[in-house]
Amino acid sequence: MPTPRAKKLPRLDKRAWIAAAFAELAAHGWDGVRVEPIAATLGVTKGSFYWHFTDRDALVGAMFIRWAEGRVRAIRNETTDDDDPRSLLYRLIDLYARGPHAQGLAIELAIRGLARADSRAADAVAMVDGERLARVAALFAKLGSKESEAKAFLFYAFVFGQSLIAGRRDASLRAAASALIVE
Amino acid sequence: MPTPRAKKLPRLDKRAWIAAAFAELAAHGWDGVRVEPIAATLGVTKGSFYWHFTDRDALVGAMFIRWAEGRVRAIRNETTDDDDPRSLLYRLIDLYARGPHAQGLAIELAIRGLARADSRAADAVAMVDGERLARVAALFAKLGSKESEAKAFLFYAFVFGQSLIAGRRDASLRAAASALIVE
DNA sequence: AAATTACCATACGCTACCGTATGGAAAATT
DNA sequence: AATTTTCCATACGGTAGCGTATGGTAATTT
Repeated sequence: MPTPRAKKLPRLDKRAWIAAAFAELAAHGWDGVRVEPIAATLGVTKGSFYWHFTDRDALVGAMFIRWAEGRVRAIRNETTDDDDPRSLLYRLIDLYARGPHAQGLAIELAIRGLARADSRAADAVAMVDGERLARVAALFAKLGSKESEAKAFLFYAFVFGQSLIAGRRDASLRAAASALIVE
Repeated sequence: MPTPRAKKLPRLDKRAWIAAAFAELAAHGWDGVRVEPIAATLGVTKGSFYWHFTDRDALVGAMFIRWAEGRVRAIRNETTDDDDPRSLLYRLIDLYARGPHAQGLAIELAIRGLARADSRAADAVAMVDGERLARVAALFAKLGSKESEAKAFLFYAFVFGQSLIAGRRDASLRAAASALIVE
């Protein structure tokens, strides 16, 4: 029996491991991010993991860093197009309310759930929150809003809170509430 | 060696187990709610647990039910005093932003984190959300607000979203954002 | 007081996962 | 081509927690 793996033996790197870990995190929470099961889905064994990482905790720490970097980058991309600020705000709300982002939202909530206990997670969310609040505040300021920072805080808190409650079937409620913020 | 336990041997019931499980849930998330460690903190062994519950999953299910009941009861208590609706709304915001409720909030977020995967958790949060939205909407209606339901949705989403972001040091931001909702 | 019942300790087997140790194949380097 | 480096398989020991089985003691009932 020569190769027990798939024929193309992929030769993984840290990125692949982190990506697979995020998929498990989104699907089953932190309980799901275990090295041996992830190795199985990647078609390798733990031998691979412990070459790229010192231990499981190192993987978790790398996930925090990668998540923060990716989020900051995404926010900058989503807010740099010089569109109408108002429509951009509505678009941002829709972005986090819709289905496609469900996986990213689960990851976000999972990381924030650890922020109390893990200082590395707390640092990551602080970095992301700072960037998001600054960007959204700038949008409100461009709209001529006087209390742009408070509005950004309200906007941002609503976006995440809305994702927690109800079964995303309340599209009309969400739309009405959004208008209360933006207008 | 006669009694390996504390001298008063408490004779537990399901309630005690569920309470201890909630304490662990608040402190270490679902990873913390394990039967053997909880038994240790209660000063008993697993033998006690498997007499009161069939298995670990039964404990989790009981936690969902107890949480939903307790939350609905609390909401009714917090909204039945016929005070000024406006000050009551502010008080509700403060209630969930302050330190004392930090433990309850961790529990709330942990349960909502499972709502996607576990239908029992989903039922529990649906029940709580329904009660909360109805009560808060009634308050806004009493204030003469036209879109009381949308305002309740906004209010409720903000309360939870605000607990997720930032390090609760932004009291002024929170106050300003609250005024944007209530006024 | 005797007999039930309620509650728990102890001991056990089992599984899942962690981390290590070592050797070997594939890639890259020289 | 030979060597070094990179990456992974295999095999192992160890721990934590689940669930069961069984017996024992306190509490309750009769």
